[in-house]
Formats: sequence, C-alpha cells, structure tokens
Amino acid sequence: LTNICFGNIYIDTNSGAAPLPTAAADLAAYDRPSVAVDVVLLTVVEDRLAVLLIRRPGDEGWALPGGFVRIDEPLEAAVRRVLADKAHLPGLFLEQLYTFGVPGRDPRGRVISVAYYGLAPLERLQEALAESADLALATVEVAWAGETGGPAGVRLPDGATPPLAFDHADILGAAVKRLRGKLDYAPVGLELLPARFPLRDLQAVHEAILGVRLAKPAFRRKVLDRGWLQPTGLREAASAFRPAELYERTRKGEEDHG
Amino acid sequence: LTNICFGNIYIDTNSGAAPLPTAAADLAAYDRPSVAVDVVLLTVVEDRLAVLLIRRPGDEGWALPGGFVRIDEPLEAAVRRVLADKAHLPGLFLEQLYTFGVPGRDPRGRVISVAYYGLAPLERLQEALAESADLALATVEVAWAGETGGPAGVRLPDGATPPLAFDHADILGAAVKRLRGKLDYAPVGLELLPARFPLRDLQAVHEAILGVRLAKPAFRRKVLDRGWLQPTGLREAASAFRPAELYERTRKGEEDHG
DNA sequence: GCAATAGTGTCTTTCAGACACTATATC
DNA sequence: GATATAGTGTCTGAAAGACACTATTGC
Repeated sequence: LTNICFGNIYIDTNSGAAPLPTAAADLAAYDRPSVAVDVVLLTVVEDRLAVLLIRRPGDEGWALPGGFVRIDEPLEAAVRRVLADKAHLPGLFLEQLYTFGVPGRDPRGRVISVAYYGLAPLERLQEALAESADLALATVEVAWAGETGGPAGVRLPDGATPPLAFDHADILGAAVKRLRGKLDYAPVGLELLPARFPLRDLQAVHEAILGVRLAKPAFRRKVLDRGWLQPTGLREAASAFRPAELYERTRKGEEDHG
Repeated sequence: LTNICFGNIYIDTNSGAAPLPTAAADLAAYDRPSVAVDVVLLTVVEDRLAVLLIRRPGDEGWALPGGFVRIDEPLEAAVRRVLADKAHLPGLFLEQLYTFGVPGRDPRGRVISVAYYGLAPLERLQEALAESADLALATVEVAWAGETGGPAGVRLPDGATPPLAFDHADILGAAVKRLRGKLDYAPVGLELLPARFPLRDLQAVHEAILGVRLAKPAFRRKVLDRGWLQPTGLREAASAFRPAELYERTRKGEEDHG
C-alpha cells in the first residue's frame, strides 16, 4: 500500500516529491480517456427478447446505440439524450449496468463506456423504428442458461446473425444476466408491458427473458404475492374464447425498483 | 429517437450535416471528463465490518482510497495500482460496483469515478496500516436493514464519526448493499478469512456484514450445502475448551464468484 | 465431574413445482 | 354443447428457522 491516493488526487508516496495541491487545474495534468455511454434497450417481440440496434454506416455492421458524455452532463442524461427520450420515451426504465474500460475495446482510442440497459414495451418503440431505416430490433440469442453469464448474439428480422461491434456482445450478455437476476425480486417485467395487461402476457415476458417455460399456477401465485399488481376489474377485448382480466401496477409496484 | 449515435460516434440526425467519419482524431473533438477509480476495501475487525480510509492532507477529512486512471490502463489495474497490490495484496478479491458521474460530485471539476470494492482478511492489511499513519480502518455504520440501500457512515477507532469526502458515503453504502446481496449465493465471506478457519468465524463474518444474528444450525447447513467448503481434518489451536475443526475452500468455492 | 463451546437431530412452517380440476367466454 | 383459454385447489418435496440435544476438550 505504498501508492495511495486520497480523494482522487494521486500521490506517489514512494517519491520524495511533495503531494500535488488539490487545485482544479491539476485535473488537466493527466491524459484523459473518452467517456461514452452505450445502451441496451430491450423489449419483447412475439414472445422473444429483442434489442434495439443501429446500423454503422461505414462497415454496414450493427452496434448498440451509444454516444459520448458531455462535459457537464450526468451519465443517465447522456443515455436519455442518445435515445432522445424527451420526444419519444419519457419515463423509460433505465439502470446502470457496468463500465467497460479495457484499453483495446475501441480501435479508435481509449474509450471507457458506461453501459446502461433500458426496458420499453414494443408499442413505445414502433414510431422511432418507423422513422429510421438504420434502426432495427433483433432478437437476443443467449447460449447460456440461468445466470451463468457470457456474451449474447443477435438475430435480425431477415434471419441474419451478424456479430456486434466492439465488445457489444459482452454488454448485451451482461444486460440479459442482470435482467434475469432482477426478475424475481423487482417488478421489471412490468416495464415491458402496457399499463394494463393480462397475467398471461406478464408470464410470456418472464419466459422470454429467462428462456424457459414456467408453470402457470406457480407464476400467478408468486407474482400476485409480491404485491406489485392489482386487478382492474376490466377484461381484455373479447377474443375467440374467455377473455382474461387486466391487471395494473400498484403503488408498491411503482416503488420496488430495488 | 432523433439523436442517435452508432458505435460511440455521435450523430445529430436532426441536422443536415453528414455523419462524422470514424477516425481516431475525432475523439479529441470533445471535452473529456477525468476518470478515476475509488475503492471500498472491506475487512472484519472484532466481528464488525470495517473499511480502509485515507486521511486527506488539506482538511484533515477522510476519504476512500482512489486515483486517476492512466490512459492505457485497465480499470481494475488502476485499482490495484492505487492499492499497490503487487507488493502487499496479490490475489485481492476485487469487483466493480458502480460508476458515479454526477457533474457536481467533485468540486474540482468533472470527475467520473468507477467504484470498486475489495475484500481482504485483517491480517493482510496489518502491515500496510503499520506503515502509514494516514491510513485507518473505520467500522462501517449502516442505518438501514437488509438490502434497502442508502449511504453509510464510519466510526474511527477513537470513536469519532467524521463525514466522508465527496459522495463516498454513497459509495460505501452501495458496497455494503452489494455485499449483503452476494453473501447467499457467492462465497464472498471466505475472502475475509484466512485459508483455514472454523465455521464459527465464517458465521461471525456473515453476521458482521448482514448486521443480524444468525442461527448456528441453519447457518452450518446452508454454507455446507453450497459446496464451497471442505473439512481439513485439522483443529484450531487448543483453547480453553473443545477446539473447532478447520475448513478450507473447495475447488467449487474458487470458481463460484458469480 | 464441570464449564463452555462444537456440532447434530428433529419438528414445524413456508414456499416452489406439478398436476388436476373448475370457470367462462365465443361459436 | 364444443372448444379453448382463464383461473384455482391441493399434494408433495425442498429448504429455512427454532429448539433441544449430544459430543468433546481443558481443567
């Protein structure tokens, strides 16, 4: 423990030099990496987990949406700016995932990326997708079970499975792992559904995220015991057969974002 | 979704300008924040959770150890350098916690800090503590139960409870929350003990982290069922009464760092 | 034998999974 | 009434907490 810093000011306790004064100007004395945010925006399409990708103009490859953090901008604000939330995605669920900082991860230079993941029901993304041909929703392909972890691939609507740019496969895998872990103790599944929904749809969301089939009675008991949901008394639009009751988020379901 | 970036290169899709080329020189076009690491190095002292603090020379306050990330240095390497691990703490358990990036968190300028937490048994820290009068182990004071979360305070050996610098109380609180959550499904408690230890000591470590008393039979069953431990056949040094058997980490206990 | 801690057996309660069953809508 | 899905009751086995008990060591 001979190379200790205090309050982010570096001091070499091995050298005889005096400690650097804690002036703002000293921050300029170091070469600084670039800081970016990348966002894994997940949704569920046809009972499968899907992720928003953007085409990279140069090489026609695909990447997660991302951008540099401005000098006076909070990290989460940078993510929302990248997604232009104010126009189209207010109240989007967003959570910091992990910070990727291996020096070689971006061939253009030292870029440290703070990865976030976001959740939105498909309806919220449709408009944006229709606006831009450079955006796509690709289904997420996970080769590992449970919370083992590891990289994840994508499959585009045309069936292609292109590699993701940089270390974005690792970022995507980390998002799926985190989401699987939170599903049991936080109401994250609700973020992928409209305000009112039948329990069947919530079960389908859980199955899409976990990649397994769940038993209906156990699922209903568990999710209702959590206290995140309440029945509305409303029924879904009449289908061929018995329509299901619609549920909505409770007060507790708003708060338990653990 | 009108302000989209790809692969970390920012594009304003609202303007008519052509996208920026993906050249390395473009990274210089943005004001860059400084990037630091801060580390919450936790240990257990007299059955209480404790954290390594360093005195700040200017105002006599206390802070978590930290320092700036060098331009070609991985984040975790920066943490190990700050702790000068090669000399004193090889193999230290270290895990990324969260990245704190609110613009006002450091009065000297925009500093984004990637927080890590580390775990080490007290014996591993004694030598370093003896070397420097600017280091101290303070017990961690947590006002919340379970995994609620929130800031955490410290109490120095002399009984003082100074405020921590910057947002370090939040960082410390996040470390305790993470550790409490991992205790049940990862062998993190072992990181705070020597290679061989009686089960009583492991239970004391869990109690210190969780801030609650645990029942002995349930604790033994649970921890042995995990498969992280095996008996050595050895006994602790003869005490006044019956000596306990010493356990050690199994192969599985080495790997399950999930 | 006594003191004090190590370590175990067992009961109960809780909860997740499996399965079978009933209910209700359209046609 | 047929059909297909909504929704529930119940059994079972695994795991956690509570408690009482036995075991072993130095003195």
